[in-house]
Amino acid sequence: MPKHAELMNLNAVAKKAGVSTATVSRVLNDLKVVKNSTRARVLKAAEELKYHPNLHARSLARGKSRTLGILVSNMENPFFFDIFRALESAAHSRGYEVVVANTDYRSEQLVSSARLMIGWRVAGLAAIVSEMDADLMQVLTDTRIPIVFYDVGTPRKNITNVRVDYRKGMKKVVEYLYSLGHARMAFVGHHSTLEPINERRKTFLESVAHCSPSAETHIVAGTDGLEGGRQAARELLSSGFHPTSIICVNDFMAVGVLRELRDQGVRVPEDISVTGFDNIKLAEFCSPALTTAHIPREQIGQIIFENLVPDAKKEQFTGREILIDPELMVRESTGLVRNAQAAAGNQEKFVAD
Amino acid sequence: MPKHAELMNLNAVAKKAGVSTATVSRVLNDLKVVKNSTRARVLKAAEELKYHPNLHARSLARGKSRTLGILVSNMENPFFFDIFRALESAAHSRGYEVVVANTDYRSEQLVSSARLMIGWRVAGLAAIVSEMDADLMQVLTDTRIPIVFYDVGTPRKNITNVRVDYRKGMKKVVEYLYSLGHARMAFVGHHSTLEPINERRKTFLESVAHCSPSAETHIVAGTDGLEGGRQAARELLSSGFHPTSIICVNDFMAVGVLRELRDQGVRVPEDISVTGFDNIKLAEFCSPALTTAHIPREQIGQIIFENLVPDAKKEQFTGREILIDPELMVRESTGLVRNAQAAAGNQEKFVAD
DNA sequence: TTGAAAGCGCTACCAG
DNA sequence: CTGGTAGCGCTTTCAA
Repeated sequence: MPKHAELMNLNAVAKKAGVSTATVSRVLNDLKVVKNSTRARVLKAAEELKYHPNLHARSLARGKSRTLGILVSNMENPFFFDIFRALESAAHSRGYEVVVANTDYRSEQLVSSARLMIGWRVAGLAAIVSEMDADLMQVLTDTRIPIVFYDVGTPRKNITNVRVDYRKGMKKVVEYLYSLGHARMAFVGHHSTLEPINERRKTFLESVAHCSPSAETHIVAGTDGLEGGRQAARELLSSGFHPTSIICVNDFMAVGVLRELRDQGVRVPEDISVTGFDNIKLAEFCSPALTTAHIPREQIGQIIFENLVPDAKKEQFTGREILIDPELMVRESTGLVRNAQAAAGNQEKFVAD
Repeated sequence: MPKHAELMNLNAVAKKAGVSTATVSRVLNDLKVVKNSTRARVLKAAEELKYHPNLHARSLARGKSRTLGILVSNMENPFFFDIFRALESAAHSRGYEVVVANTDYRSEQLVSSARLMIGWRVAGLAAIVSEMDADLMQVLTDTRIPIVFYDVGTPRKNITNVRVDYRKGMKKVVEYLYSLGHARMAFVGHHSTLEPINERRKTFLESVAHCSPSAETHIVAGTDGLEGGRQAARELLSSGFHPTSIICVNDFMAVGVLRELRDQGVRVPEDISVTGFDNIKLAEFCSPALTTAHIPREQIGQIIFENLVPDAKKEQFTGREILIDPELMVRESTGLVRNAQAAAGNQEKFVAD
C-alpha cells in the first residue's frame, strides 16, 4: 500500500459531516433526494476541508466521461485556433470539457497524443490535423469512440470526415489571378509530404494547367508560420523564376511572404500579387490586406462537435463525409499584372468584398 | 454495479497472455524484472486486444501524476501562446504531460478551470493570467500543489510569482517617445479592471508625467485582439484628442490600431507613432514593423517550469518572486513628431535594432 | 432519505 | 521472476 499523499477524500468529508460517503456523493452530484439539512451539513464540511473531488476516481467509477479530446497540427496558426475555439465553445455550452494537444505536424506526436486521449477515455476525439499515420486509423476504429477527422482520414463506422474542397477553392484563386493576366505563378507551401498540403499543391498545378498550358509555375516550401513564409519568399525571389503572383498555402505563411517582399522593395500588388488561404482575421489586418479563400472555421467547429456527440441532435453519427466549399475573398494583395498584354477580359465577374 | 462499457482491461490482457495482472502491469511500466519471453507474450496479447491502459485508474492507483496544468487568459494572443509553448516543451522534455485551459480574462473561468485541474490532481499549476479572484489564492494555497503565477497573485509557501517590471518597460517606451518630441500621447488598453493591465495604464500616466508635466494624455480601451485594437483606434481618432503617438498595452492590439490608422489615411510614423508591448513575432511582420518592449516568453516558460517541478534542479520552490525587465525594441512604427519644435536632443541614446 | 458494499482498472507490496 | 491482493476515491445499486 503506497503512502498516498491524497489528503481530502469523500471519507473525510463524510466523517466530518456525520454521514456516509454515499450521501456526500449524492450531494456533490446534485441528486435531489438528499434532505436539505443534510445537504447543508455536507456542503459545509466539504467547504471547510477544502475538498476537491478526485476526477480520476470519478471517471473510473462512472465509466464514461464528458471530456472531448482535440488534436491540432499547429495551434499557433490562427486557422487551427479558430476551429479549436468554436469547438470548445460548443462543447462547453453542452456541458463538455475539452482537452487539446498540439501535434506540430508530426505523426508520431499525433499517435502518441491520440493514445493519451484514448487512455483518458475521452467521450469523443477530434483530429484537426494535416498529418496522418497508417496504423492510427485502424486503432481508432477499434476503440469505438466517436471520431471526427478534419482534412485527413477516411470515413468508417465511428469516424466522420470533414474536409474542404481544396480543388474548388484553389481553382477560384487561380482563375481569378489568371483573369488578371497572371501567367507566371509560384506556390508557397509547407510539409509537402502531408497529403492535404500536397493536395493544394497538386490542385494548384492542375488549375494553372487548366487555365493555360503555357503558364509557368514554380514551387517552394518553408515551415508553417510567419518566418517560414518569409524564408520561402526569400528562396523564391533568388530562384531566378520571376513570378507575377505568389499563391500561398495559407494566410499565416502569406503574411510572412508579404514581409519579405516589402523588405526587398517588391510592391504588392503592383509588382507581384499574393494570395492566402483560410481567411484568418489577420488577413484583413495585414498590409496589404490579403486576397484569400475563406474557410468557415466557426461552422467547422460546430459541425465537428455535432458529429462527436451522439445526442447533439442530428442523425446518429454514421461515418459520413462532409465537404466544405471555400469562397474567394478579394482584397488588396492582388491586382492586374503589369504590361498585361494578356489581361483577360472576364474580370467583371469578380467583385471586391 | 453499472454496466461498464469498458472492454479491454488489464485482466483481459492477463488472461489472454496467461499471466497475472501484476505481470502485465510490470511489462507495461517497463519494470525490468520480467522475463523476456513473458514480456513478449504480454506485449503481443495487449497488441492484439488493442489494449489501451485506463489512465484514470493509473493515476488513481499511483496517487500522483506527471501532468502540469496551465491556465492562460487568451491563447489567441501570441504572447500567451509563446509562453505556453515554451512551458509545454520544457515539460515534455522532462516527461511531463500538459493540459491547458483558456480563461478568456474571466475570473469565474479562472476559478472553475483551476478547480478542474485540482480535481485532476495535476503535479503543478501555472496561472498565466491577468485576472484574479479573491478566494482563489487561498484555495490554491491550501491544496499544497506547486503553483506559479505569472502577472498576478502574491508569493506564498507553495506559490511562486513571476512578473514583468511594467514600470521600467513603460518608462523606456514613453521616454523614447518623449525624446522624439511627443507630448500628446494616447494609451490603448483593454479590461481596465484587471490589475496587470491597469498597472501598465498607471505607469504610462506616471511616466508621461515624469517626462513633462505639460504633456497631454488620453485613454481608450477595447478588447484584447486585432479587432479590439482597431475599435479602440477608431474611438480615439474620433475623440477630438489628436495624439502624436499611441502607446498600446500589447502588440496584438497594436496591429489592430495600425490597421485602423491605415484605413483612415493616417501615416505611421509620419503622422502618428505607434508602440506595442511584448515583442511577439507578428510585431516584426506587420507594416510598419512595431516599436515595442520585449518580454522574453521563452525564458518565462522555462522559469515557470523550473519552479513548478521540485527536482528540476534549483533550490526547492520557496514562494519566491521573480522580476523580468522588458527591453525596448525600436522599429519602424515610431518617429520624430512633425513640427517638433520640442524635438528633444537626447535621441542619440536610442538605436534601432 | 440514508447506509453498506461492490466494483471501476490499475499499482505496488508481500510471498514464494 | 511471478501471483495474489489490498487499496486508490468515487459512484451506484440494493435494502432499509
